Amino acid sequence: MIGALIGDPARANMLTALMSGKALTASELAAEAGITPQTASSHLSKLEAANLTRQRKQGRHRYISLANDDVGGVLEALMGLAAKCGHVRARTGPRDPALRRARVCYNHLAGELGVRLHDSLKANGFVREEGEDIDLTDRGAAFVREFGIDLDALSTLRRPLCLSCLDWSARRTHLAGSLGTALLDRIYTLGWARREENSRVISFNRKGEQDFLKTFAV
Amino acid sequence: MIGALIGDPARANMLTALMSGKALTASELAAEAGITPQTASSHLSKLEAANLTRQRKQGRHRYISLANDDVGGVLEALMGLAAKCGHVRARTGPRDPALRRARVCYNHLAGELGVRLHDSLKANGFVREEGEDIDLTDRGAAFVREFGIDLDALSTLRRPLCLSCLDWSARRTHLAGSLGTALLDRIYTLGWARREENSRVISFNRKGEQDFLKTFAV
DNA sequence: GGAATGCTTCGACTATGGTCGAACTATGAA
DNA sequence: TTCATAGTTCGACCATAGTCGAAGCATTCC
Repeated sequence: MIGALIGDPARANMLTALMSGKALTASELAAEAGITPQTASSHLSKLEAANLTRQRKQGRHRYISLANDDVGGVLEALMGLAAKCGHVRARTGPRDPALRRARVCYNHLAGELGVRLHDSLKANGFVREEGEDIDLTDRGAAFVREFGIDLDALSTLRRPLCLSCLDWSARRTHLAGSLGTALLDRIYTLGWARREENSRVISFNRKGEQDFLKTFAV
Repeated sequence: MIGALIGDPARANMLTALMSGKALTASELAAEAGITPQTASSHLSKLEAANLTRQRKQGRHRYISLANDDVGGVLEALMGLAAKCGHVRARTGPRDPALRRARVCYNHLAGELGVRLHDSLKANGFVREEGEDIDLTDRGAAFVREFGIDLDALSTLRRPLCLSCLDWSARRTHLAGSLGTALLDRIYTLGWARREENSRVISFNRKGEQDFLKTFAV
């Protein structure tokens, strides 16, 4: 059963670290989980055997990342449930408010600003939401092209364009999928925000946040 | 961490069984998980402490259900990820079809027709249900008086007028309390049905069932 | 009243699996 | 070559917690 894999504290810590979307080495993950490399090695074999993670060997390094978006989504949902039930992991630091404001959820924007983006797209009729499915409208397609995204390139990917993802802190839906990733990349490119080192926090600078709020008005 | 709770095979089996949406007893869950009742009892305390499940004591039974939709959603996601086809065998209630159709529950009507009565009262705005509480509305009071029940006499009893009771076979709420008893008595008096000897079965005659279904329409 | 059922608590047993030390392989650098 | 780093495998240890038998409590049935 897959739950048992996620259940172990050490593995949970590693998976949480991988939620940043970055590929981490086995040693880094060991440090993150507070265990020795040999123990981590054992855990990583199991995670990989269950197809929760994927590895890429490069030289003498072994880079680990989550196997796919689904895994990230399930982990996010689990964290949300844990947060709601009051079983939040210890480790609540000063980063917490920033995390709530804007963070990376595997590869797309989450937190208050992530919800804001989703709501804005919906309010303006750029996406149509039906249950758990999200579809980009014609007007929405025009909008994202205008925003500077190569929509045709995204369409050729096998990955779904729009996916809904449940937010951990706000308990609201936000946008995942290849479009979600592309939007976040574009936000970096525009210089509105940057990733904090060793953290899931996304820091918007003053001007970037103003532009963001103006572009994605509700 | 919540993942550890879901991780254990026994608990996973129980939660899977509860995914049907029905409330199950502690013993049923023990059987479902293939463990003894005392082990199940221990697991259930933990699940409840973590707010994953909710219990409702009724008589000597303890009905367990998932705490909320979020829990179900996460479990669903996990199972989808595990690509595990959930063969959730729902073992529903009594084998005797007659018992399932209509029977006495202490002193009021239960079974499919009991659920029907409850649903009808609710659909017509005769009762208002809030959580586990049920209240008779003004229109409902008029209705039961019209049906031939001395409501004022019931009001003088110390016993609660309306109580919700969880159905044994259908696992749905139905009406208990002094009003539930009075309604069943009235059904006897009208000659719609009678108690079978040495059984909890209530036999409606053909005309009686027709009248019942017409009176308590949904 | 007594019998039967549903469930819990207690205590003891046991097995799974997480953990680390030590030794080993593999890649890269000097 | 020699050394250093990254990671693995092996073996042993041991704590956690899942398990059940026995006994007890609570409720309903007859």
